Amino acid sequence: MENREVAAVFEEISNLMKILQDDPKWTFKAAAYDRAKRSIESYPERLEDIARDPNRKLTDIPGIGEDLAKKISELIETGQSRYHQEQLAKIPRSLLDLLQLQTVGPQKVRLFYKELNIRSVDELEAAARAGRLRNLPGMSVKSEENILKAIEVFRHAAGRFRLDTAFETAEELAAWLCEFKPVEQVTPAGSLRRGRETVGDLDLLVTGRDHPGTAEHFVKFPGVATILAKGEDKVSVKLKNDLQVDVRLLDRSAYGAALQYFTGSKEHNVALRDRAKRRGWKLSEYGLFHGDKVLARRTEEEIYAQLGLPWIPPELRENLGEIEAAEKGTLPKLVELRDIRGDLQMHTTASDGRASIEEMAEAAKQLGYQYILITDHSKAVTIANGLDEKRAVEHIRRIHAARQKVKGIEIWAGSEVDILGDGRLDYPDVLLKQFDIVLVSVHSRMTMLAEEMTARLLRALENPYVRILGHPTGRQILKRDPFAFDLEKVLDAAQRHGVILELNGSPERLDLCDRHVKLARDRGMKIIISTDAHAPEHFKLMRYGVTTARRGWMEKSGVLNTLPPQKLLASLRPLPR
DNA sequence: GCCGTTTTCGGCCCGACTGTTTTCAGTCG
Repeated sequence: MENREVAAVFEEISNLMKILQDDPKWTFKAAAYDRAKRSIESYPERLEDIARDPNRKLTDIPGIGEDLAKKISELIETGQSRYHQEQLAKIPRSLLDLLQLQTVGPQKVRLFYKELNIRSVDELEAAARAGRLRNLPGMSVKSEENILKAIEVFRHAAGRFRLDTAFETAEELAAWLCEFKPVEQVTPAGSLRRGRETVGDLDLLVTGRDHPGTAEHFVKFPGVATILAKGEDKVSVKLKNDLQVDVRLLDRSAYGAALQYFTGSKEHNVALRDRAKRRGWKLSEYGLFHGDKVLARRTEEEIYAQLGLPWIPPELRENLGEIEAAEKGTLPKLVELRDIRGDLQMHTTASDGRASIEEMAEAAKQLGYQYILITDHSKAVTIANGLDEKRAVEHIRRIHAARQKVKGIEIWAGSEVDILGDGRLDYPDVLLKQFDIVLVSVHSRMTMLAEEMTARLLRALENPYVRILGHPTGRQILKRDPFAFDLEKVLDAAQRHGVILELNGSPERLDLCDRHVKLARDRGMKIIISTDAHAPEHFKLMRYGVTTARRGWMEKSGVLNTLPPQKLLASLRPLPR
């Protein structure tokens, strides 16, 4: 059992406790489960490995005591926790879905269940529409409206998965499939290959010598919940996390055609088929044909070439001008992961990170990075243990000291300074000037009116020490919409002041999004791509940031953290003298 | 349920915001 599966069980237990409130100490127990969940989720080693090692103890993991260690062992051995199942049996399972709704927490869920016997999102929606919620204590017409809005957001998100979930699941499945010897090649296609921020289902293309055997092997994958279809060329399953996976068993000779077809997008493929048709040909998942004659099908390159086009990177295949660009020979040469030379947003134990400055620096160095920018939170973000002025000064000193300990990488002192409600910054200029690079971002009051938010951002950008605007829209994928503001005006101001926009590569944000990256690119603006790492293993999330930049047509020259350190510093907004 | 120690129990992150209040409860991060 993977760490995140254990974490998911603990999270559910915590939620169940908050709803049930059976135990007099439920708040603290639930908090303990929450802590354990977070701890496990980001724990760098596999719990299974620790459990198996006689010299190690699960209780050495922070937040795990005797009891939770036992529950983890039970989960690893049996795949279940009796305690979890007992709690789960006390309420309808669909009640937990309500927690996904914004403005609805465990207390409200409890209230709706106890008072109105509401057991699911559907029932809650019906009750809200019938005006039955407004009479409950603490509820009104307004809160009823908010719940309907939240349900709309929820339905929109349902059935889609974050890019990292899809990516990691695909990796696990590919590894599983490759354990079956006759399998030769496994390639994820679909929106995952195109790098979309969310993925509806996984398409895996498999070549090999024994299709029926491969199908048999595949459905034995431990994560499979139900088998939806099992035919000669295609197997569909639903995984326990609800993700649907379609495995297509292919003939090697037509692999390129299938890869092209199943990568999509639909719009891109329609345009390509149209192009083939105008030449009197036919393009399908089986190849490019002139009558019965095969023109191309072995590789994607051959198919595109036959259609008079260079190969088009999957990230661009949305029929948003890439075919025209390919035709004219003006396709961008997209930025690549290996171009990245440093990471410019990360947190340490000083605020809410899990590793020290030195540990982060060492890990970055291992990746071949030439520089990092340490950006712990400022004091307004109390929950993240943001640094007040005194601690910030001390922290800068520690960062300078770290340079003596970890050589061979530039360690820059920065901060993720909060943009306060009125657009002022959380630190005074006299402190800001002591940082090498100041990054600013919004973490509070995200529901203000667009006009107010725009003014807030514009005011923040005016501060001469501000050089990077972090996660500019504040969105969280499948969770929270971008806050309302006038993007054009903010881009104008950033461009005027020389403030660089961050593409936050954390897969829960990807902010700027692909469309906004394109917008910035088309205006000739540069970006930086960061991971917002809270632990060394988060550096690998850079791949999602780069993918999103590629979807925004970004070239290496548009991404400043592809530059060597001195050139990067010279490209940022000049500091006041 | 964890943790630390004033060592086997008592305290547990906490401030901002929203929407409901008329002094507060619930949610969020």
